[in-house]
Amino acid sequence: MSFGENLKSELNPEQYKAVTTTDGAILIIAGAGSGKTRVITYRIAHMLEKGIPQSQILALTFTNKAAKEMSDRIKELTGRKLQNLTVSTFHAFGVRILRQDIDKLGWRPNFSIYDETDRSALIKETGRELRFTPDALDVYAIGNLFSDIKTGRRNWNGDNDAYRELYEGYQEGLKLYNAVDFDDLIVLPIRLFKEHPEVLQSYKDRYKYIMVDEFQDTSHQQYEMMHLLADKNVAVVGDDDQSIYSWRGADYQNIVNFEKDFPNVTEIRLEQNYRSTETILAAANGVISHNTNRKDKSLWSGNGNGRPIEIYMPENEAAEADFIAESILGICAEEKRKYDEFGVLMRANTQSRAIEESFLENNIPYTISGGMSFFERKEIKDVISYLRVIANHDDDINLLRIINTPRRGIGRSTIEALNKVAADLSVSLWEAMQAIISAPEEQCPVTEATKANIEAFTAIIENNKNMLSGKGLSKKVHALVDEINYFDYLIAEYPKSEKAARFKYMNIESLIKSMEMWENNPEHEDTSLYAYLNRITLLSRDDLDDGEEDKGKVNVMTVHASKGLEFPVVFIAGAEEGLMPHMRALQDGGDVAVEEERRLFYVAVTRAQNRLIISSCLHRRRQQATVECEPSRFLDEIPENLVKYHEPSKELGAEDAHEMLQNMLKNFSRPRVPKL
DNA sequence: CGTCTCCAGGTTTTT
DNA sequence: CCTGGAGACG
Repeated sequence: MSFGENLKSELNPEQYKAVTTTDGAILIIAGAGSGKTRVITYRIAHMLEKGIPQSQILALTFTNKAAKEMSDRIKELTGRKLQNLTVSTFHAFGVRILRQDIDKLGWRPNFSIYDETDRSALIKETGRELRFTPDALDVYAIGNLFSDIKTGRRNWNGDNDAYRELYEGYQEGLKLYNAVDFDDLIVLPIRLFKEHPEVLQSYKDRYKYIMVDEFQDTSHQQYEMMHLLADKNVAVVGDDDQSIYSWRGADYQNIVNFEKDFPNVTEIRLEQNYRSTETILAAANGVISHNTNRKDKSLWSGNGNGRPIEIYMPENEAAEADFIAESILGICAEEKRKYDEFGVLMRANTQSRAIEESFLENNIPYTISGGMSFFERKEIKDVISYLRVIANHDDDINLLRIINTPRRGIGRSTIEALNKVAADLSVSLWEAMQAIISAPEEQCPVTEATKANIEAFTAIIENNKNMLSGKGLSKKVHALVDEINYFDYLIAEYPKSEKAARFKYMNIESLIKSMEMWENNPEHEDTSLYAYLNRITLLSRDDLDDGEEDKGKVNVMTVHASKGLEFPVVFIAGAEEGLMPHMRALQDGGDVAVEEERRLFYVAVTRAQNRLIISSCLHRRRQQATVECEPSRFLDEIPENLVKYHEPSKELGAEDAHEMLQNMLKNFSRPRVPKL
């Protein structure tokens, strides 16, 4: 049976219209659980069946996970190989554009992509050169400021003007090191399109059908990128009630812009919810109706009432965690459910600690997304830094990370000398090293011994340039790790714990293993070092742990990470004032911020299919002190008749605490093997 | 001049 | 636990 024979019977009338309206500008308002993914994938499959070439279709998403899921499902539906269909995240699409034409903007195509850690390092580095006093440098806040400036969310004014010079230095640094930051991946393609209309035209000639998922989370830049590319056939799918990324520049007002910018927009609303019980949906509607300034919609479901929403008020976060663990065990037995049918949602990653403790104690398998990701681990970053420098010698930030790791006698003063040469000649550190190596002895600013150390380092990089071409990347990386004796370095670094050193070495082996799997995957045609580096910088936390490994495990995650997912049973932990809504958000956001926090709570509630269990602690440890907590204001917004309160149960004895902690530490930060 | 040791602090959400 | 910085030591 081929796709499309029975479209009408497989879809409701609105869905059918959304799938079959392929021409013109279309705005699809898709409420939570209304079968959005189904509509998008059917829509593309339908276009392909109609004979539209794959190459003319561009689908933009926010996460790699969403992109992958989308193409997998289209493949399944159509039974075709997808060779020319572009399903990509905005950022990955930006990278593709830049690799092609960034030379027109003055970068070279082997540019590095800087993540937040690299950005902070560059800010610190630039600040040092410009002699900013260290305590005036809150690199975290300044990084955010720079991001806001670059994307037009903030302007220079009396308050932040002091950082203007630093910003310019930062930008010069990026260019000198042949690097771009995350914002550049959107901002630079726009610049390219505007300054070089012929480049834009080539993309417009190719892509005739554009689709954007999670449209409520587009930033102004992303919108502009889409607007520049889009001719007339453009479909955007979103839900203003689920806009939860405004702190990253998302603005659901883009929905309004869309209606203005594209004439004759066809608006389609998907309001039938296939996911949740009436009770859960009524609770969600009750909460979200407190927001002003939203597109009015009425979600309905034909799924029956189901159980009331359960609210429990445990003494503290340990009791909360035990309650969740025990409830899971109980429900598993009672309703014959498997562990992977549960989702435990929280506002902040720090909440996971208590929950993990209790799950370990109760032998409940779980996967956790969030916290430190695999690629943020020091040992992984070290290896990757080598690869980046091999790919782009001028990448000073990554070069500085590894120049003396493992120790090779290049310390502070040598680096200072290198910096001086680099500044005098206006070149990167790599060039400065070349200059020093070839300088005659009497003009050399460093001793012969130091010079030898520098040469030893550059030799490693030169010797591994064979990674840039040919096959067998993972083998070559393995050889590099051996060459630099990284394992010995780890042993020396962690003298107290050989176990820690071994653990870290195992992480590196996992990295190499995943690299091997990646290069052996026949779907990946380009297995060059460049392709690999592209791939991993844009991976996000939740792209890592998918697949078989997580089968049969309880899903613990932040509410942000849960968007787009659903679980038969959902726990929301920490529904307290100060956490949900979060006090940081309240401090610097006012009413607008409360509305976003409310949407976040709405997202959490609408993840649940059958049962929703919410807990709100009476006390919670915050940093060193235990503070008293009040239930979240959002709980009061759930219609009372839908709710059942639990009696508080007795607190668990404290004598197990020690053992619990030991258990936890033993299993703390297990390696998560990335799947590429 | 580089390395080792001791101490402080840990950021809401993340492409 | 884990990282980065300051200051002492070889």
